[in-house]
Order: sequence, then C-alpha cells, then structure tokens
Amino acid sequence: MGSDDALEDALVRTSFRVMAVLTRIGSDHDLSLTQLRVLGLLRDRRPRMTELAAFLGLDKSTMTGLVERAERRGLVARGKSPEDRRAVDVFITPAGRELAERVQEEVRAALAPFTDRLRADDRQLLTRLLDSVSAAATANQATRGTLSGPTG
Amino acid sequence: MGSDDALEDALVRTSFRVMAVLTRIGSDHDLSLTQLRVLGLLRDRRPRMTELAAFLGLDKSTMTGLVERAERRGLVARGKSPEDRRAVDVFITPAGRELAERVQEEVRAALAPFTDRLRADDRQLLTRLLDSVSAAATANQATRGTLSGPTG
DNA sequence: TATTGTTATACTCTATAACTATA
DNA sequence: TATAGTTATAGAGTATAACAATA
Repeated sequence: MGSDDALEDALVRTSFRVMAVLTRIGSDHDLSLTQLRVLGLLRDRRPRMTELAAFLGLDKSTMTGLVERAERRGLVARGKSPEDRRAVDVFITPAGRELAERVQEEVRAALAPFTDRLRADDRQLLTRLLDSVSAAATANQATRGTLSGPTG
Repeated sequence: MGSDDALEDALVRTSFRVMAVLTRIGSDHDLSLTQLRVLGLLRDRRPRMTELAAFLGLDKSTMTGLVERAERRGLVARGKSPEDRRAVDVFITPAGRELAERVQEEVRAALAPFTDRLRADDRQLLTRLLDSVSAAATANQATRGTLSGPTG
C-alpha cells in the first residue's frame, strides 16, 4: 500500500471549500480572488508593478489591467518612484484598506462555523499543523501573500 | 481578545498555497481550476448540464462553454437523455479519465514535500482534523466535488 | 407555464509579443 | 543592452438576458 495520500487529498478538499467561501464573499464585494489577494498584499507593502506581479505569480502585463480596475474603483493608487523614473509604485488607499478589513472579517466569520465543531485543543493543534505545512510551502515556492498579510 | 482567528487565517493561507500548486499543475496540462473540478466530478457521475452547474456553483450558461471546450479536446462528451428530450448528459471519456488520474497523482506528489515534514502521527491527526472541517463545510454549503471524487 | 440548454453580449483575468521610456 | 511598464491582441471563464425546444 505504501503512502495512502489521505492527507494530500484532505488538503485539496478543504482548500476547495475555503476557496468557495472566499469566492462568494469576494463576489459580494465585486472582488475576484486575485483582487482579494492584491488588496491583502498591499496592506503592508508598497511594491512596484513588477514586484506585485512576482508576488502573485502573474505576468507584469496582467498587473496593468488588475491595478487599473482597482484604481478606477479607488481601492489602490499608483505613484511614480522618485529614484527610478521607469518604476511605478502601487499602494492601497484608505477605502481599499477598509474594504480589505471588512472582507477579512467576513471570511473569518464565514469559516468559524466550520471550525467551531473542534474542541479548543484541537483548534490549536490544527493551527499549528497548518502553519507547519504552509511554512514548508513558503520555503519551496514563491507563493506568498494571502488575505492575512505577510506570512513569512 | 475573545477569539483570535488564528485557525481561520491559517486555513486561508494554506488554501492559497494548495491552490497555487493546483493552478500550476493544471496549467501544465492546459486545464483551469474549473476544468480540473469538472474532470474530478465526472469521474464518478454522469450529470445533466444543470446538475453539473449546480455542483460547481456556476450558471448553466457558463457550463455550455466549459463543456464545449472540454469536449473539443476529447476529455468529456455529451449525450441526449432518453427520458427527457430537453436534457443533456455529460460524461468523461477514457482520455479524460486518464488525464484526471495523472493530474491527481502529480498533485499528490507536489504536495508531499510540504507534508513530509510532519511525523506519521501528526499526518494522521491533521488528516482527521481537516476531514472534520470539510465535513462541516459540506453540511453547510453546496460546494462538493474535488479532484478526489465524491466527498460525502 | 415551467424547465433544459444554447446563444448573444459584456466584462474580468490571463499570457505573448511589440512598444516606449528609462537605466 | 537591459529593465519597467503599457498596449494590442487573443482566448478562457463568468453572469445576465433572451431564446427554442420540450415538459
């Protein structure tokens, strides 16, 4: 029988459930998963377009449209870098920050019913184990950046 | 401080990591996350278009294009229902099934490094806790259907 | 009348290639 | 020459509204 893959399958299953929650709540605010991640990333960073694209694993040309639409809604803004006249900084606006925080609270509230069935000690245990898995992922991949701000 | 949300945040973080893996492997086979889910769902179901849309939480008009593109690649096929002449059944082809299985193996292999750092007893524990969370989600939402086939 | 599926339309997300401005 | 960002283009994914066929 060797390895039985039960853990990997459980991770995939759970992740789809969590993503369904994020997609629904994002949709309530006209935000795609990607826009959600952009807002989350910008809560504590002021990257250039290229850096933001790298964080998200997207092409820089994709960022142009993403930032353009978010800017049109007043959620983020672009500023010229003083040092390098080619570069464009992206930062979150007060309205964008408010929205990001509201969404984060809604996501926490929406997930709570699914985790409430666990006892306090199991909750703590699960948190520790997930952090361990995520930390390994961070070490191996360039997939940082969640709703919750900086990860590592 | 009340609840501290650490578990909910860890779930979101980990889910983004897992989705990044799925997105990359899907992309290697020209499959979006949605197409991945379609293939996974059809591994043990032969639903109508409307049922498939409901499983995925999508509009039926979205399914037309999704199934159309998968059919063009020979991964799924459509058949007329004998009972209801309005209905269209969707089913996976042998080629589609092979691809779904190959992708599942690649996903398991890609996630293994992230879970290998856990001891055997921690792996078992994490699996049990995730299943518990997913089961709660299933009870509350209509978000079934993963790469791994039927969930509940 | 209600339901099943498709079509028409519009918008977001995404990448590739070509371009401009700066370094 | 190389890098930062945008634009042009094309295709996938998504929803809404309108439609044809069937129930």
